[in-house]
Amino acid sequence: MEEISELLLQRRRKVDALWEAGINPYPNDFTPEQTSDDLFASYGTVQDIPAESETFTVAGRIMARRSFGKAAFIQIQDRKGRLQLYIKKDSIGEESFASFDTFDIGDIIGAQGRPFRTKTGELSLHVTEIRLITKSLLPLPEKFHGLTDVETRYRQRYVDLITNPDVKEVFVKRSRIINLIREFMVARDFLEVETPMMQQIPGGATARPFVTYHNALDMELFLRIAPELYLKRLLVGGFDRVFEINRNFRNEGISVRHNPEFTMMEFYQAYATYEELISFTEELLCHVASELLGSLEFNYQGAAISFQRPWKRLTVREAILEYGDIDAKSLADRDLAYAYAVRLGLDLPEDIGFGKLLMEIFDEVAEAKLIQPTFITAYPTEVSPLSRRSEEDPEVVDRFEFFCAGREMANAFSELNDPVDQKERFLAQVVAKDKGDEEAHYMDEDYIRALEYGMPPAAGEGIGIDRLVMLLTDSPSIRDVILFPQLRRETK
RNA sequence: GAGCCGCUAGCUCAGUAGGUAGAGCACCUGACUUUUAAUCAGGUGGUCGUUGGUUCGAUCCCAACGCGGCUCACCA
Repeated sequence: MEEISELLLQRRRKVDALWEAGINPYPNDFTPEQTSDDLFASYGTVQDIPAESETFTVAGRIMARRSFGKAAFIQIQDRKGRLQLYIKKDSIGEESFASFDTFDIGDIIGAQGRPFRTKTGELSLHVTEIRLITKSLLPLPEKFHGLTDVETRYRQRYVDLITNPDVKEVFVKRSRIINLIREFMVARDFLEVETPMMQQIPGGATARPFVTYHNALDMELFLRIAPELYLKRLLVGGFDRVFEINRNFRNEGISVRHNPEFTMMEFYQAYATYEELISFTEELLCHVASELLGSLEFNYQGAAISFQRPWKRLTVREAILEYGDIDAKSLADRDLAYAYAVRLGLDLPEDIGFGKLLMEIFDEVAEAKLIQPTFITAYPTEVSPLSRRSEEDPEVVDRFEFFCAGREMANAFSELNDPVDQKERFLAQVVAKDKGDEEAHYMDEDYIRALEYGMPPAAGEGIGIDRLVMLLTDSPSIRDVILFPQLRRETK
């Protein structure tokens, strides 16, 4: 049998009493006409409010209550903020006031009233009618400290959102950021598309996928790790500018920067190069930051970040030389570079490729130091199976990654559109996979076939939306910008 | 997956050098017709994360497990 606390029993008895009195505790026939911010917009600067001013009809959740026997102040919260109501027995009548007396913090109510200023000057509504709209059975967290327990905040995000206005603000900003990006892309004639989340061959990134199963088709499917190969098929199909803002799924560890499902924007532009995407990225992110924050200067976890252009550009090798402790000559020698990696404490296989080795060293010495916005270029071909080779140096590709606050925010490159080269690189990945590299790419014959029809030269980019939101909302954990982050099953 | 830290009332937290627990808020009863974490008086509410062990006795000591946070590993 379920144990019910005295608190919950009291609330349930109130609901029973309402039903018995012929009152529905959950009616749906009340329509608010204004929100809390409408009142402040109309009367926020008016000191002497006329007694016969307009009537406001509002609804919201009771967040605080101060009763005086025959009068009371309550604070209600709606989607725009909080508002104080003054309820006086003489104004709403004996019967209505008796009913109001049973209202609890957490209940949703509807009210009508006229604006006035209290003795202390707070703009409030003097209520003429008040009704219960939804009875709450569970007590809200304490009014002063609110809900701070991190686990409960994630598991019961609804309570977190009711209680903590800052949390609500983060998700309003998240929505705004995504809208700003979408408007920016559409204004540049990019077409928003949706490509499969369930894929027969997961591709477009190096990561372990989630596996699922389709009964009717009797077929194994993978949740996508990236939309890349499908978006590039659309370039073949003639959509020269496409973008998708959607979820990717990667079956990997969870951390303050990683959630198994996360949101990326990927976009592809025909006849563009990765160098053009560098300025495109600067323009896009500066637009978002200035529209959202009204500034290109902001703080992330105590670090002052400036989006003033131009942003720093370094090659992978330059970054290692700048932030590491090795000279250019040694870095050019595979064995000396390997010795350096060992000195750094990296535990790497002896036969590791030079390209992979460079990236290991880069990640160790440079990544965390890239606080200001920085583009890193000249990635080894070995770690970039879908990128176009540099015309000057076939060992590197025409690719950049964008870093800020010590973490990767975006990845872009000129696309490989030579089907023969692409097939060879897939085959190299298949060899790696056979050797046990679980993250290596699968062979995608249909993608090769698409390239054989001819994909226009293009550049493409992926931007991690969650990390961007973290940066622009000063949030330390990815869980702070995802409404329902993945957690283990709740135990009781 | 590993290490460290945490888990006490609905919420925020004390506490017991081992003798089955307290405060504030919330809730209930009463007073109060302009409060701002309203105030005043009284009251209800807990298998102290779970399971074992040690002990006359465990919320406290020990072990395992569960859940969470951080760091590392993997990655975006």
